Amino acid sequence: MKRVLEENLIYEILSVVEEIPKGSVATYGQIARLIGRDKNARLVGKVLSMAEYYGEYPCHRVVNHAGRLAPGWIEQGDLLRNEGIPLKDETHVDLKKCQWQFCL
DNA sequence: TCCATGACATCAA
DNA sequence: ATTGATGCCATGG
Repeated sequence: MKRVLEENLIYEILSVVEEIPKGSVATYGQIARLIGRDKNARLVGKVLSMAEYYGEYPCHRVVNHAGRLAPGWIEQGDLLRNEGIPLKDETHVDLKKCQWQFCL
């Protein structure tokens, strides 16, 4: 059923989001790639927009490829600073320093 | 099935 | 940095 497929996406996405270490940020494309759907970055965003509805996830650690935070969500900047992530602007993080790296 | 939308990604100016 | 165009794909009407 359609419903099941939808929940699968949500489950995979949220699983990855939950794995983002504190002090790091990930991009939508990055997450999409991790769940095997590198073309579905938009879906990631859609799910995260409802992430609070599904549970408590560090959705504030997810930004777009330019490091820009979610439009219309000003608090995200404060949350990130609270995590110790340096912000370039009120709406941008420093991906150079804080992007989530699995391999090092 | 077609059309519009979206917390996106890439590339070209 | 900003704008425009293109791709990509699930979702909803």
